[in-house]
Amino acid sequence: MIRLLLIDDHQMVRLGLSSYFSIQEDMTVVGEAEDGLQGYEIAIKEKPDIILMDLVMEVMDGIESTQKILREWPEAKIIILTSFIDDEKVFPAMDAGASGYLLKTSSAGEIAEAIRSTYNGDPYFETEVTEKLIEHENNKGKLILHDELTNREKEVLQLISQGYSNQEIADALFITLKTVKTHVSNILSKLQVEDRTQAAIYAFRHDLVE
Amino acid sequence: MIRLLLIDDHQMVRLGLSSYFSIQEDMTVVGEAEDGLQGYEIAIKEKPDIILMDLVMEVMDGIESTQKILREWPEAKIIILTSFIDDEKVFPAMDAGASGYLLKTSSAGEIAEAIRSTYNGDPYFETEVTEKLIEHENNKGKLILHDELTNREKEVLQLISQGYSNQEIADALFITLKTVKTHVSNILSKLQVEDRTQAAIYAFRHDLVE
DNA sequence: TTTCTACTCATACTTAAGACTGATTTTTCC
DNA sequence: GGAAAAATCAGTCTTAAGTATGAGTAGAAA
Repeated sequence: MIRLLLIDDHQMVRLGLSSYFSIQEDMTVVGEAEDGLQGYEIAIKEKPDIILMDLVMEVMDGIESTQKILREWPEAKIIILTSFIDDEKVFPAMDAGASGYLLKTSSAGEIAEAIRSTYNGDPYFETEVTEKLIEHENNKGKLILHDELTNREKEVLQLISQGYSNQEIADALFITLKTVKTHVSNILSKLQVEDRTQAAIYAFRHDLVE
Repeated sequence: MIRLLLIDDHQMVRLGLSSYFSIQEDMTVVGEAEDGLQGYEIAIKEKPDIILMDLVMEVMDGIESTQKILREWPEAKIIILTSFIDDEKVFPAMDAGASGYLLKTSSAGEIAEAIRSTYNGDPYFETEVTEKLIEHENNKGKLILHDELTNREKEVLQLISQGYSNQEIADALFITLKTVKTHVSNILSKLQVEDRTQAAIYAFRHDLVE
């Protein structure tokens, strides 16, 4: 019997899952939680075989909860069950040590299969997630332009992206205009752009602002 | 007996809802669909009392489906049941003619209440949605700076936001550098910013790019 | 018909931006 | 302790950016 813990802030999803598992002969739900903190507490107490974890939750999100559970109980098998696939979710979840990643658009059968597979020590990932991970791995070697920026240059880029002029930057950082110009030139060169506007656009497109 | 149609691409949510409604004596589920198009077809055929509609779906999303259903059957009562509240979802849904707006974090009881309320001709909206609608109404009068831009100026702003220099804009639009400068000056003045970088930032912050 | 707006182009002027070169000081790292 | 990187400042030079002002044309609206 596979003992399951459901952590999801949508009552309807928990209800759907538990009513589905209730007709599966080899599975039973031993706990439900509506946020990551509650989920963590039940996980430590109940030691379920598999934890189904949502990511977006109040109080404590799924990533943090996953980390917290695994820190205390490293053998835990946690399957992320969430709505969307985006880089900001998938990679942190993987880094946190999740054993699986499923989309909520998955059918009941797929979810059951993922649970059985993970229970038998076989991690289960959505095809799209696998592709993302491979792509991410391929990008590991590639250099990201703005990683080359020094701390000071990053500060200056921030101010450029907020519409500051060179003189305003100089005043804000208590340095001379000349120094700001040097920084700006270096930034443009490192980001391979031609002017401060393109630098600001780069910052926005790469989510470096604020 | 309130006859319900569930339209949601998450099987688990449909399962949760239908298993909850199965224990409600005054409700029954007469149909389920996993995308907006399917939902539309069933809606027209079954004419349910209340339609619970998700927004994010493949094939046809909830907004489009809502419009399509109401165009053909204006008396339909459609309650949006979705994960997030954001302006790009709430207002189009309201414009489409939804009779209610609920969050998936709502409890089963709240959902049932919303259904009964809507069934009795009383639209039901999540508190946060109501607040958004009021705020939106209050902003109706306020002028939005970039609404003042002419079509040509909007084109120029687009190119500025893509990092084009004035000369490049001139070449792209087959006009002289002088004319571009005129446009740029007018844009800066209308957006109340000081230079093209701030204009590009304005465009990014107001989601005008691409 | 006339008025108004959008779009176009031009001249002249001012200045901030950016490139290039070179230099000093501090910090970091081996 | 010494090499390397980061941060600072300066001088010079070129040009793109932006302002101000004026003006012509076409089309829409009144």
